[in-house]
Amino acid sequence: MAPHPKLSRTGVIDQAVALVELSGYDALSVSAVAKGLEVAPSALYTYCDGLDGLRNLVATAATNNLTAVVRNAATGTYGIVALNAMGDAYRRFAHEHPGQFASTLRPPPVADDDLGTANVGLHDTFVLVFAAMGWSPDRSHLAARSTRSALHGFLALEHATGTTAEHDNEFKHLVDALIAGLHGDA
Amino acid sequence: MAPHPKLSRTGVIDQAVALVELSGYDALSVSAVAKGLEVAPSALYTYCDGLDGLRNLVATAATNNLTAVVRNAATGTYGIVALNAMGDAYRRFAHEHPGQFASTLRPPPVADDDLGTANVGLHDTFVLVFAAMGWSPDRSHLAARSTRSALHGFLALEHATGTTAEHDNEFKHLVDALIAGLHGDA
DNA sequence: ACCTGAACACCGTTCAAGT
DNA sequence: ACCTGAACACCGTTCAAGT
Repeated sequence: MAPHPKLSRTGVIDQAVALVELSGYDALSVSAVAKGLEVAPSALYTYCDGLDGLRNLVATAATNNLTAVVRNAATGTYGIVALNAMGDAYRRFAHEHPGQFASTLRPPPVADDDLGTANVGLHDTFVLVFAAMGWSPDRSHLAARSTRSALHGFLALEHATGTTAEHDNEFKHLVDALIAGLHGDA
Repeated sequence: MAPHPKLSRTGVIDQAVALVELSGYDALSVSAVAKGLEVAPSALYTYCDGLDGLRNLVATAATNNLTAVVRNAATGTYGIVALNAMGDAYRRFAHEHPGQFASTLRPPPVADDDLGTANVGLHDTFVLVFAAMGWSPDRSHLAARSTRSALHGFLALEHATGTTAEHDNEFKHLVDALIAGLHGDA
């Protein structure tokens, strides 16, 4: 009777992300997602490869969401202004979506291609800004990797130790130092 | 008959770290540690507060181990040489002890004081280097936090995406840019 | 094709019972 | 005091059975 199946891949993803958003990354489980969708846990195995598959789906979605936010923050700007805006957007995403943030850079034993593609997408978002400054592809790549690393590390530290709003000075210091350092290296 | 109990706090810690060292952070469980110690899982509850307590113990031990390695790498040197040595030691620790590295900055819902103290110890190790350059306490603190953040972020990215040895250039670029940037900001 | 439900081998945690 | 073992409520995963 039903014109299409009860479940769908996107439905599973949405529910998984919503769960992580509400209850944190550690709450992600096959059972909890199934309960949210009002199906038996085993029903999910048609749409993802178990718990690891679920984690890949969430990590991929979260990385893509982060990329969108960071990219959007930079549109219409360039150079140092763009980098500061992207840094702020990155940090805001980590604060507002701690579950999604925690899902990134925590891949299952075998990460799928979609997650790899998502990471490339985020990386390229930074590369574009440096390339727009006239930097070589190689230098842009190095700068992009350094920037993502520094931003992620600061936010991971902030996330792990709890607090958020009191570290505005520290964050600004890191971003300023990084930008200055990237400019200086020839 | 037994002069002292079958278990001990340090014995539990050692077994937990050994497990993480051998099988990765995700293999850490009450059952696995108990099996390694040849006791019933419930016996561990005398020495730690369940799985979360186990995670705190491992994170604390790993952070202290990391601190020792980083501090040791810097002894006898100072300034840029010290910072490069500490960065290399940090990265080597992450590569050689991925399980321990993964345990850091991934605290249970309620982290205990020992883990906080361990994090302060690592932070202070960096602070000392900057203070030895004649930098103010405030500037040393900011520089230390930026440095730990950047190092951790790079290694988290490296750890998540798998490979290691091929990123020597990227790592050097980050450390160089960071050091240059930290020097430039007044 | 898609989902249910039983089955299995695991978890973490509590607690009465033993020594 | 310290550990065992039973008990409980959960997991993830597989698979036969239904529709």
